[in-house]
Amino acid sequence: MGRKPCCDKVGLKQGPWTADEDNKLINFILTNGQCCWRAVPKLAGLLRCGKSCRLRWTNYLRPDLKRGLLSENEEKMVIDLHAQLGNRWSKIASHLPGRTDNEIKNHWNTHIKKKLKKMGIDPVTHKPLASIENQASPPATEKTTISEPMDCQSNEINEVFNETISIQSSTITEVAKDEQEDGEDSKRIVEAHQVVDFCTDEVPLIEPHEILLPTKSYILPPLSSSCSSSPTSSNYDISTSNQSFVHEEIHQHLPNIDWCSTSFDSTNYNNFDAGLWENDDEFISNLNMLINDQYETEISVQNDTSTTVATDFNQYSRMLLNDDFWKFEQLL
DNA sequence: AATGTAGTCAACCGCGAGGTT
DNA sequence: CAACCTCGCGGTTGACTACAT
Repeated sequence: MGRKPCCDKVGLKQGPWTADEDNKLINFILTNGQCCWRAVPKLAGLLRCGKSCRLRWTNYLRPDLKRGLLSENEEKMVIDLHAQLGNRWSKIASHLPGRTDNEIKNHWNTHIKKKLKKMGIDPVTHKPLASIENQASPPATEKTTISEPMDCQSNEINEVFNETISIQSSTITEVAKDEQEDGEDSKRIVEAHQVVDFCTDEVPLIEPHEILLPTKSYILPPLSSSCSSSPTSSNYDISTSNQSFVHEEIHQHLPNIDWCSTSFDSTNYNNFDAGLWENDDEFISNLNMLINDQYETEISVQNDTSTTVATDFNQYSRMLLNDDFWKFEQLL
């Protein structure tokens, strides 16, 4: 990407991570848990700086990550929290379990900003654009008045604004008040939203035995599937595939998981004979096998034809580390 | 079919906070 | 208390893809 390296060390790799690198990092953290990031690349045998490893893990490889687009509720929460917290993405992310600051930031810049503008709301101030234009110099400390929109010349905009703000108003008012009082914004927001607090800097280090892994009840999701937001996912329609292996019981325990499923020919490893691991050794072994090189994977698709898919490392790592892949059952 | 443009998102950089020496 | 180190955050970049012309 044409920039000078973030660290002085020469010979460190930059750019997209390969599946092999992912594998090394995963294996290392599975074995040792998270520790001093500076030491990680050396110990894991990676030619990366610690910063890069941390970023890759926290934004992509972490087992508790959700993938895919933000839901409507999540989006509302982001708008809500942004109105109060501004561009404090990590704070915002801490209220959306499984979402990273980077992901939210990207989503904000690419989706939400536009949506708000389309609705006539300034994404920075969260006020109607029309009224902002009519203000010579909008006051900087307007957060506490968000629940009470300013005079608007356009009733239409006002309506849209009110509609949007009504979602937020009680929370924001309360939060803003609280923040002014004692600065404990996040605490109050959590109370207001009644969500589980999840702040990455408060999460304890993950020990290997605490990492959730799929068990034999589940089959590895396909290279790309309907639950993935990846642009490559359109190749498959898994809706008619065998879904019986998805345990109803687990559905009850984990109702929010958007389960992926597909049918695989498990007669050879080229066809994803994966996900049926008896123990973690087998899992690691499969993981190594899966991301060791480039495979051609034949997957049955809806119309009874077969599509041969060449999977490169990045694609594979995405699939492997897709949300559903991890969050099933704890290995004992 | 070729080219241009816009959108998306993983990854990078610089900086500041907080801890340690 | 200063210097140093490590980590995390927010802004930005650029590769890749999808869509338009």
